[in-house]
Amino acid sequence: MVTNEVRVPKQKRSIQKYDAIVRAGYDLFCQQGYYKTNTAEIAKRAGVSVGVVYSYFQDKKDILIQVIDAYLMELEQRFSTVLDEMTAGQELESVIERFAESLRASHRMNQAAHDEFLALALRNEEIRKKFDSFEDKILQELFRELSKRQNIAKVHLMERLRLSYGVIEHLCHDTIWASATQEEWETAKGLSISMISTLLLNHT
Amino acid sequence: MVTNEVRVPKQKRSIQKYDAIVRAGYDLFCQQGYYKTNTAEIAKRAGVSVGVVYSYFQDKKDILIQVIDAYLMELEQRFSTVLDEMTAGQELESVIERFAESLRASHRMNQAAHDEFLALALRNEEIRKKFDSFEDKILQELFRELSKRQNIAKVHLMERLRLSYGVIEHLCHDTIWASATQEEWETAKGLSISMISTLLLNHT
Amino acid sequence: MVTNEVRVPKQKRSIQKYDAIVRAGYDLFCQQGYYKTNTAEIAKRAGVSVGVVYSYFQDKKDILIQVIDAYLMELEQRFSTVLDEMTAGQELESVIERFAESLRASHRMNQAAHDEFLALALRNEEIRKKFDSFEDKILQELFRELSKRQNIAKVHLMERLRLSYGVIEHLCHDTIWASATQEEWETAKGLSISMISTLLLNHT
Amino acid sequence: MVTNEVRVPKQKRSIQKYDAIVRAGYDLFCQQGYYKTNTAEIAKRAGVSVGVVYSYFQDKKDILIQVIDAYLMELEQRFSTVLDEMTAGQELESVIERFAESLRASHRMNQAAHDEFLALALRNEEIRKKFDSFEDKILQELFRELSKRQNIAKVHLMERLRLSYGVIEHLCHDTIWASATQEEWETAKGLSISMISTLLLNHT
DNA sequence: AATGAATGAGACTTCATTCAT
DNA sequence: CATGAATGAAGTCTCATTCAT
Repeated sequence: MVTNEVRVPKQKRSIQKYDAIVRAGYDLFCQQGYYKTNTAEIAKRAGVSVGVVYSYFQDKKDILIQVIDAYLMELEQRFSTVLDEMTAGQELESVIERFAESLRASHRMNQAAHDEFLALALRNEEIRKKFDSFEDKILQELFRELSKRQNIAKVHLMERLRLSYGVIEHLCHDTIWASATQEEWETAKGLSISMISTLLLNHT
Repeated sequence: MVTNEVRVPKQKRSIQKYDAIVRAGYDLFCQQGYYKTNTAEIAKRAGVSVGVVYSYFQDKKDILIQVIDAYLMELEQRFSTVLDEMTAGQELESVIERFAESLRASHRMNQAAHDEFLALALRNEEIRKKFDSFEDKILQELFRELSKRQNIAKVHLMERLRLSYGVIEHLCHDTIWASATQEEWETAKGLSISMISTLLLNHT
Repeated sequence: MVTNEVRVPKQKRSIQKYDAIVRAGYDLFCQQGYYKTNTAEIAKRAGVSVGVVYSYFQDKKDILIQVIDAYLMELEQRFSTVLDEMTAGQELESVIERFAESLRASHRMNQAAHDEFLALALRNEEIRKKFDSFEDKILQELFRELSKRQNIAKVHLMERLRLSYGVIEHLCHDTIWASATQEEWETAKGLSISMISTLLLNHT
Repeated sequence: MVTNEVRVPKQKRSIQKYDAIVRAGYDLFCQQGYYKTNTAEIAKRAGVSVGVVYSYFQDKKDILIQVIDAYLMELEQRFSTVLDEMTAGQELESVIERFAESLRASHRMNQAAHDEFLALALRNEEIRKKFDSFEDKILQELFRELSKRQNIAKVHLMERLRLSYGVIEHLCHDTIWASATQEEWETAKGLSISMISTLLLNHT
């Protein structure tokens, strides 16, 4: 039985190629979708031959998986930055706003990716798990951070966070989608933030 | 350019076939996705020959368009029912709950469809427009209905509604995606409803 | 999951195509071997498009299997004819000779096929079984026929037949392989026949 | 035409590598067949780089040729041993038996090789010649040895030997093939030996 | 001399679409 | 009008061979 050996890039030049392929895959999947992108295109755009692609990746789906990994890693980094900047005394509203702006910036670049990958997640356990565990991770970090604060509603906090995350996601998704004006964005953002504040704050 | 004549079904038997094809397409696209479904399969499931498929539909994408139309029409019907049942004096909370339950029922059946179609919408102006105008239609009906009420916040009402719709969508999507328990659903629903209430009600 | 449906040819024209493909496969496998023949060649030689090949056959190996089936069926027919002509009183020597001549005629046409298929049988359970059960069938028929006779050695008759079969096989193979002259063939045949006679006859 | 310089190994380390490659090729061709073995595998198994393989061998087929050479050389050695042990007074039956046992031992290890190579011989003059001259050599040695004896049939002795060789070959091939029991083997062997004795002995 | 990454032709297979019957 | 056999472009993947390092 032939074991499709996949080279693990270690040398600098190898890593460059590997990354170029992931990058090319990412770009093309966003532009045209997964199914309308063929391996030859990816190779060409990455500036390598088809053979090289298949020496680093098992098959086309494997490229997709790696692309999604890279995408989620980047997203995670963005959130981490926001979390790191969160200081103790900071107003909740401003935290939420920072998140919203950060996700919006990310989505602006990656709307296509996000939706395409999400749909693919539907048919693929492996991809779905990646998305799920990504959301969990983000929410848990937020949970840890916010549960320290006094004015936060502790009952069902995780559920509250999940909903909040959903609101922000939808906010970014929707306003980009509909190519909203700056004013519409501000309005929607303001409403969302106050909605989330109400949800997360302790009203005793 | 040759315009492939596509028959418009008028006779009873023709309509039956047309519908069977759309139905078959819908089922298969949900189960396997658009790209993994081939026209022969659709024809077989619809109980017709491939030739017949191509006499009613321009090409494979055309089937998809019609399938999405049918899907959105069904969805619209569900909402209409809820809107029709909305009486003047009904509590806002209970209206929202009815919507949430209705959408959830719909999503439970159609999660796959919804996500698949949404991703396809990304690459296709025509499909995207259908989704947009569907949401607009629903929101406008709601707007018309709710703006009559006294206790509703009139400022940015449309934006408020859009956000509310987003919250409910996300709620349903998330709880189905994550195959939540009944209890988790109830909690999330309760939180969402109170959040939306706050958003929509006039706090003077 | 897509079930590769393979059309079963029933109509006359379909059967013609099916047969043409098997014939083309047979010819090319003999000329160039299985691995050096590609599906496009087979299609071309059969006068059909590649698609047609894949509508009648699961994959390339499937063509091989059918080719072997056809080959063995033809071989069986040859032997049946000889068996049918075997009359009660016929001398054993002349029976053996008839078999040898028949197998030689067959090998002369099919030497390449025989050897190629035999080697493939080695790596493929399915093909091996076909060859084994073919030999069994032939030997059992012979067994049935010969065990009626009085002058035949009954002890280990099956083993004796198997060896005899081997001798004849090797005889044909060798004389064709080495492109022997008619005289060499006659000599070898004579020796083989007397050897087999000694093996099969009862020496009391 | 560019003649790819192929190094002829002379140094001790070079010879070791050369042999390792032939050995690896032999093993893999036996296990998987020639066409399912690729050069990278051979290199890996031999513990050398692909480049080294191509510095000792013109191409993949060249490896095959050398592997077959090695195989035949080994086979020849086995027979030589048997021939050397053949003393003047030894019974013919026991000589035959020694041969049969020796070939059987060899086949047990090399069935796969033998059949694979034989089939490849079909398409390749060079390989075919190797096999032919191998058989000739063996038979001639036997001829020289046996023609000294008195009780041996001298008429068509070479043809008789060739047939005998065939019987033994088939015996070994068949009983291995069918994974026969020891008892079956003994029976078949006994019958074969007596058949060959009859063929080779002078019955005046 | 040795390495093994890179190349790219070519193999197998699928399937949207057409069209003769 | 209906059928479904036929087409063949296009996609995925492999691997013998080369060559820069």
